[in-house]
Amino acid sequence: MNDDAPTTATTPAGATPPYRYDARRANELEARWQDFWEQHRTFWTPNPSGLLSEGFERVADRPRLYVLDMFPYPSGAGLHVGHPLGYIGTDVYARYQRMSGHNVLHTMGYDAFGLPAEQYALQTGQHPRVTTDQNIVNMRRQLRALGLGHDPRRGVATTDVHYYRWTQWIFLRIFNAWYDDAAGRARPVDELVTELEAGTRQAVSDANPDGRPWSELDDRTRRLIVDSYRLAYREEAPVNWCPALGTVLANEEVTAEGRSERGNHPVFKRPLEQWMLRITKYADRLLADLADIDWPESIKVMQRNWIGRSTGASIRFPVEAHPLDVEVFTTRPDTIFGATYLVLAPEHPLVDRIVPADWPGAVIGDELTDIPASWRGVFGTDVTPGEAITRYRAFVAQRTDLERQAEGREKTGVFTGAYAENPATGKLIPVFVADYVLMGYGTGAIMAVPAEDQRDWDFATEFDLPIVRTVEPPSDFAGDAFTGDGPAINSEFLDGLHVDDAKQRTVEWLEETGFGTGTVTYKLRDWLFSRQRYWGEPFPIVYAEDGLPIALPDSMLPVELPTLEEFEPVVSDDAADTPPEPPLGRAQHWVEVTLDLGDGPRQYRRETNTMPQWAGSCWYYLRYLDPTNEDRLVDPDVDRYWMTGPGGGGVDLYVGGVEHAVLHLLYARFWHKILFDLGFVSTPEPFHRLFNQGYIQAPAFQDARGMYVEASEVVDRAGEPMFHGEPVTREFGKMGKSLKNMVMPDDVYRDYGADTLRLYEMFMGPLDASRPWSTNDIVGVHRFLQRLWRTVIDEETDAVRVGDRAADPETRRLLHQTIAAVRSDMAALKFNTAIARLFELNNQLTRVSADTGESPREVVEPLILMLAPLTPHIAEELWARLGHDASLAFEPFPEPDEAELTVDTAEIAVQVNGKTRARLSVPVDASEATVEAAARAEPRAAAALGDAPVRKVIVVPRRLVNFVLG
RNA sequence: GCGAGCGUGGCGGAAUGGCAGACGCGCCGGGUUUAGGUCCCGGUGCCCCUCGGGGUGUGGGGGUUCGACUCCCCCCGCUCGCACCA
Repeated sequence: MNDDAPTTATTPAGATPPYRYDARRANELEARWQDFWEQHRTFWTPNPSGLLSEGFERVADRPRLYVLDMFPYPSGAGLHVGHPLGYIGTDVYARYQRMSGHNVLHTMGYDAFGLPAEQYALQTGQHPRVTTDQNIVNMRRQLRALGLGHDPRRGVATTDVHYYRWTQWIFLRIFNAWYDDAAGRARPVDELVTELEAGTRQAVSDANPDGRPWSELDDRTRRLIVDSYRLAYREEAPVNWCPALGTVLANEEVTAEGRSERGNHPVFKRPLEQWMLRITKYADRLLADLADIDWPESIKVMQRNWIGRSTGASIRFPVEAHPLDVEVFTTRPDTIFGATYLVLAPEHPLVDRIVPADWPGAVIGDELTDIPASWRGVFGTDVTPGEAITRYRAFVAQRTDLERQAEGREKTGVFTGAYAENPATGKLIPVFVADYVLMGYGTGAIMAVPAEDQRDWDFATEFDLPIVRTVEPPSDFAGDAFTGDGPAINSEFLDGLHVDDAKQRTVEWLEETGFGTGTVTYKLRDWLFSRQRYWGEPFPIVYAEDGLPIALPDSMLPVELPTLEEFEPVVSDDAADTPPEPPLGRAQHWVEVTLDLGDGPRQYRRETNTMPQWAGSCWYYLRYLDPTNEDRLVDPDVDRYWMTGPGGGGVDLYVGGVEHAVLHLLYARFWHKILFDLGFVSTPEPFHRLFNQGYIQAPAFQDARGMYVEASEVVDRAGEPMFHGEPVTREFGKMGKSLKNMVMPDDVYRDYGADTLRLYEMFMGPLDASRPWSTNDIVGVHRFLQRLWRTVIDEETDAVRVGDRAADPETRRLLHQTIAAVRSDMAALKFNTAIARLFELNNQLTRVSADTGESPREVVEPLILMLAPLTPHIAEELWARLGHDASLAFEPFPEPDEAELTVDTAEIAVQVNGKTRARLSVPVDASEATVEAAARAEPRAAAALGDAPVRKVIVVPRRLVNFVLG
């Protein structure tokens, strides 16, 4: 021990003490400890069995914990300081739990397929394989420099052949599965075929319109029937075509403005044959199982809204003079007596079948008159109904979603010339086409009830259609459509019933009369799963001459992505009829292939689409569990060990950004449920607890033209931000390339070290809140680490200045209070308040060591251990300097001494009418009467009380006394 | 428009219905230093003050309560999500 007075300044003025903790020292010791952890395999986490099970016996009796981050895209720009916020948070939590006796799984992989990686490769003119590998190397370096305690053996990249082999394997399971509605789960297609062959299941399919028995069907029809059941299927449907990206996109990847989530390019609806995954079969389970998982309510709401379950009825309206019905979906079957017209979506297939050659008269109310001119549309008065519809469709097709919104939702439409019968009233009502009805929802047709729906009201007003109220509005109701509850009117057998009862009665009536049934409908659409891009997983699918898809056997996996020199997508600036053309189509030698699929070598043509970005991220958390398993996706024992847990199981803590609420998080749940149904995983949900970290924001600056300028080059001149001599305006926004406001971690490492960066990011505020980056504030936490260093090490001599002299009672009590508070804060991911407590404890040690010349070991060692999850490098270094020769990664986290936590006196507040007038120290076990008497006797309290009568006294033990005056 | 969340010092932020502003930045003062910086100590919501203290204060208004940043209602503002979903 160094017994010299530590505060003696031997350093000459103008020089920094030689052994101060500064950036240079931090960089040196951080690199050294990162090497140590790597060499000692400190964070290798053993599995209970299999190739990664070495050392499991040492942790077999510990509870296990799976902590997961949403893995990053290895983008070319590298990480900025906003990216690692969540990674640091999970690392602190994982290290804390490891020290608290858990066997913790924590690792990091790379989501390296997909558009961003390919776009970056295009920009740099290099092959995506090259840029992706470079970017992964760079990102590994940046993450390693943060000192994250990851098991390096498990960090898979989705672009590894050994990884995407299993992505393809899962696709084959999906392709070879169907959803058994009766059982409520997916089953292998083989079982479906068995049932069809045995006749225990009828072949219900568009491919078999007459319902002929299986035995009478030819092979092709049988295959079409089976294909129509598969969870992965090809279908021609209007899809989101983005010419600028050269590919189609899933609904989830298109913004409300009708533009691509990536790059903000225009997106057009085009009918194309594409791969779809039947996620709609899982709509109810995806909805219901949200109840069992511990996720932020906002994310659950977003998923619920996206799934969009509505209950109501489908109702058939017979078309006059045709053997046809228009089937509509409504959530308000009770309003059927007020349905005064029907509307079909412009693309509705029935439109062409019901349009007459000439305009009929108009039936309005009970009268027959000439139809109003507006019914013929605004495309000429001298057109037939067919022409009016054609022109209207052309008008709709060239309107973008943006234009539709800009026009204030003014209702447009055209009368089809056809009438249908309202089955409730028996009256004929006109059938319109209008684009306020969407083909993609419900049946693409509605019964319009203007009195109870504002959109229908607007349309009816525009086109002079009758409005019949069927719900009595309150007498003071002044609006148009009334959507609230009230007694039914003008509705015969429903009159007097309130909405819920009337709905139920109507559904009963519909089912009795055969005009309809109660139904449920969803906004969720099937998942468009193919992309016309190069950088993705190839489908394990080939085609023979008949054009029907054939699944490759597992033995032919992986289907490797061929190396293409010309991998650019075919892109275009407009929606002109450039068909999507997958780049893989250019790999002739790869596409045309001779295979023996059991009936001898034959020629096949490979599927040339690739899977979307999201495929690899749907299951990476499973591969982390068993990354080297060549025989299985994940060994069942290993899966059960890591995934079994509270509330149905799943990853114990999953941290990531909110932007994946309805993309990755919905898709991954869907895949996981298929794997669960088919028996490959043990839990119905993948992620038990989800936590959304906030974003790091930073000032961004715009010049006079509104262009963002490089924030790092903006200088402050007399409080005004200036860029190259020009004034600029400041705002705060999410850190990133587009706002030109990135702060790079490498710069922070250089100026302060990684521990300072970690500590700062955890100290800025709650992990789930967004907060602005402030380079000025970093010095606060850096100074703390310097003070901590000084608590242990003499800056002048580099000697340890920790002694075995007992701590004073006050310091010891503070230690144990700190331990208790830090433990609960760490467990609750409230790192900012835990850090504040550690600051206070170290500030106390600063005072103690100034007085006594040394720091008490009984306090210093627990302090270092408590800091270890937050700032592991400096903690390891100081721990070693204190004479320990093993890493502290597995040291038990300090436990509070309960005896030190119990206090015998408490400072209480004395209030008069709720206002604090005095403070008072009383024994904690004092009776209420004693406390009250002491409070009355306190001079300032007595003065405040005066002679006024006390009406009531409230005594809260250990907290306060409140006198309520009369 | 609908849904969710959030409004606390100059700034980031603390507060199981019980002493508002912990901790950090910044700022003010003092010590160390030739000086600046570093480091150490003290102060710092706002307004008064006879320096003892007093008043006031968590977006605004109301309510519940002995007591409200916290719970309830209305309004204002900001953020996010959805948006003609029948």
